[in-house]
Amino acid sequence: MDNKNLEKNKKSLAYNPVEVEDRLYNQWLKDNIFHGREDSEKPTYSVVIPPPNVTDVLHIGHALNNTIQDILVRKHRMENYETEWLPGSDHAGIATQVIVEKQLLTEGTTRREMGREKFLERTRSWAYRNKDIILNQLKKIGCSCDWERTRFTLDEGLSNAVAEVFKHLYDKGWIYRGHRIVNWCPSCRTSLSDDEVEHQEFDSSLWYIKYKVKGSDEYLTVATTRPETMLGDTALAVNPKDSRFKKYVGKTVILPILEREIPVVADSYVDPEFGTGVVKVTPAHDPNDFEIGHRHDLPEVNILNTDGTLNENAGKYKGLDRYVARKQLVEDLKKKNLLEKIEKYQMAAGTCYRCHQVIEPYLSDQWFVKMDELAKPAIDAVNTGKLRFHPDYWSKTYLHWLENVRDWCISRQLWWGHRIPAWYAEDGTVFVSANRPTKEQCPGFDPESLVQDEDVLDTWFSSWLWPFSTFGWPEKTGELKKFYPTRVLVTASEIIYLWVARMVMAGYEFMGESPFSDVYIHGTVRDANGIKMSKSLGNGIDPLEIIDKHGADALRISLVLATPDGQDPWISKNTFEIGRNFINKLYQVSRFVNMRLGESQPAVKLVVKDEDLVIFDRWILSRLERTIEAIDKSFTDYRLSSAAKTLYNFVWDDYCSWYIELIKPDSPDMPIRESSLNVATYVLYQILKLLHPFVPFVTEEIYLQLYKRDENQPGTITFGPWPQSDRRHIDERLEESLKQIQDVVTAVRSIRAELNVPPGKKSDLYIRVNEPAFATLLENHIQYFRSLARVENLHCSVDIKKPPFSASAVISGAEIYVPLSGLIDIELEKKRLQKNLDDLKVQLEKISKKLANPDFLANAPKDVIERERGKKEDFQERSQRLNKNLEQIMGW
RNA sequence: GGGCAAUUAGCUCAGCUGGUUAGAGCGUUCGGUUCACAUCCGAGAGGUCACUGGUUCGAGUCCAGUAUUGCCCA
Repeated sequence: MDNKNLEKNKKSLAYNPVEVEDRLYNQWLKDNIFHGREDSEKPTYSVVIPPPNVTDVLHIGHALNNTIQDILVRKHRMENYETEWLPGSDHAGIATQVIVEKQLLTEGTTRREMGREKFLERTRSWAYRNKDIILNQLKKIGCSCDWERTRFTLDEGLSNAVAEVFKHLYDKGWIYRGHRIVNWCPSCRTSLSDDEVEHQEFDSSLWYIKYKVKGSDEYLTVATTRPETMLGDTALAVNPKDSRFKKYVGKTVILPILEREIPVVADSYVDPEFGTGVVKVTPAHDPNDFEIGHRHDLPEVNILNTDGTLNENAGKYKGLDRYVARKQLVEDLKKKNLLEKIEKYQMAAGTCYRCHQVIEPYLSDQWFVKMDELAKPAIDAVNTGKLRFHPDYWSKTYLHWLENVRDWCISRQLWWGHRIPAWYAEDGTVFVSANRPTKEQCPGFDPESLVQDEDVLDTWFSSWLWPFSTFGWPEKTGELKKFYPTRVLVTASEIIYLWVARMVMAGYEFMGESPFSDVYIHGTVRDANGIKMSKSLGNGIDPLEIIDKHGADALRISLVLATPDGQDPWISKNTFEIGRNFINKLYQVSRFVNMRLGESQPAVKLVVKDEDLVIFDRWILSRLERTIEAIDKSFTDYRLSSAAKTLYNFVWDDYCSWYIELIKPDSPDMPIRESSLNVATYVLYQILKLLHPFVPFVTEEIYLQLYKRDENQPGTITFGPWPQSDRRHIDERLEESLKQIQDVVTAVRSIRAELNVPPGKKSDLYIRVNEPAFATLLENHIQYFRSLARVENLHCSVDIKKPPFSASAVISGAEIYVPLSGLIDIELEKKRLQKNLDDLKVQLEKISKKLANPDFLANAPKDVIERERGKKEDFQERSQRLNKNLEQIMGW
């Protein structure tokens, strides 16, 4: 960069969002414009936020998710809907408890030492301190949430809803207590639902262990991926059809090390192809073995403690961690010659979605929700089109899960959460009630003797009620009536099962209809190398840092522009320059319009008479209408990225690069004609409104600076009205005329640039046109595009001759000559023309071939054939002229 | 193993109902003190639309298969 640029940069006029954004957001809060009124007569548009965890800090994924919601919400607010965007957060049972327990560990204590009440108090104060942090961060990105209705999943009302739902489903027989194999996380020391388990591949081994057949010298060899579980074996099993092992069925084998006698059973579950064809059966530590155990009435031997160490059933391995025990056990087997071999093996194991430790199948008493009946209306909703996914293909994922849904384990061995509303009498009788049952509720028992279940409910058991519990259900409140069902749920694909599907089930069961009609699934943010951003990898980008640097508007529009519809965006720090540049561009053009406006009023309505409009005015209006239509369609299809791109191009190309340049007079001292100034300010106003949902701050700021000059204008752009497309302004022929002018300008610029004409030097322009009308068009408007093409004098007619030593270009319907005596570099011009000619020849060849095909002429629609013929003529004419120009040059 | 998606310029992506001279942004090359903007302006280079077949007068677009990548489920 040279000194001049440095100097200029210092006094840069660039838009500075930092000052603007906080000021405007505070004003919006002060004016309370985001509050949805339940007594409003206006139609409703409501959205509930996917509640972020109290353990979260704002990351780019939140920024994208909430930007999308804000865009939809703000757009509908401008369309005069009574808009409610309900914010809040979620208590995140496991995650929060893990964090607090870690803190306790560093303080040398544990939750059990502390006791339930004290632990909960501690966790509550930590969670409450944190829960507002992320919501405040959402304010930084401009979210127009109704903060008066902020909810937390552990709020009293939401907790009542949870208890009510539990009781309802229990009474219906859809919640039950079962002795089952569950996914156990030894690190979090709780059960997990199937959907909270992530499957991962590990390099592991397959251990071949020999079991001696009782009363013989024979051995049966078993291949296993988890040798330590043999301590809980209660049988071996073979496939009944497997002839190799028929004779062993019914015999007894000796369990190595523990020397326990266990039977050999036949079960068709066993795959003769896997391993040796003999499997060990550990009913307490494998879901399939559990089933086999039931079929053969086998005992269940639990060898694990809740923390993943081995218990007294493990004999001498008692107290060892499962992996330490594995190592020792394998050594012991080796010593006793009971280990046949070890093979390398790729093993898939479940891991905890919170702490990523390998989970253990574990036999315990848990609460479950029966899912099949709940799933039915949720399946129906999609099949009948009452619930739509965007993009639509996600409905397949949703349906596939629901159609194969399994019962949901909802109890968690945690303290932080909604305590299970179940009370046990000494004889095992269960009473379901939020509070200690009254005498009437437990006839024959002393209420004081009842003991409440120690466990809490899965966090999702409260969040699946979110769309209605937040509005006061089970009370029949006015807000519930006004704002349920919500319109759209915006989320990423990861929680379609965990959350979306379950919300739909709950919606139908408790409210009788789907909680939303549309589900908008957006991509998951990845880094510049396509890797998912995550805290543990450290490849994340802090949205607040981006906001500090470029502003929230830049963050928002960049994210939307970079997120392909339905795909994962790849984001790096420079991604945000796109938005920063765009917002600056918008700000600069507004500044220009503002300056040129002087003391006049900007137009908020189109008041100019049609006959006062020049061609460019009518052109930008036509382009505006097309833009509005395209954007409306994009919104209907939930294609926000497309909508943003349409606006980006309209503002930058049509409005700034062409329209504003075309209406600029020759000199800065001359005023812009009044009609154009009116159109320019009117179009800018429409631009601000169309852009407002995407970039609320800068649009509001420009609005206040420019349009609020009129005291009758509302104090904010927030309430629109949203621009309506008006087809009357669309004029195709006009757009074509403009295209011709643009072609001329571009061709002249191209000649000048490629032939190295000094930019400051103006030149004359000769144009030979095919149609006189084209000449008239150009002559009438030369004053507007003179400076764009650096034209001194224009000579234009059907019979212009090429001046000597001029460069030429051929466009549709015209031939352009720029006399350059003394300046022209013949070799360069030759090369240029030759390239143009070559390009054209390729096209001509393609189209000639097409038109020579009788099948094409016989089958293609008439208008297509006509169009192709026209093109061919054009190509032909242009290549002939290029040829002629080229020949001429050769003569120079 | 099953399902879902993707594959278009060096990179990230548009291209919707089959007929476009296949586009944009970034990057790159050349030029620029043009009265809003160097976070800018102008011009250029850059593509066998993953591959193989098929349907069709015509395929980046529709169908089938293959390969590669990603995600989800088991």
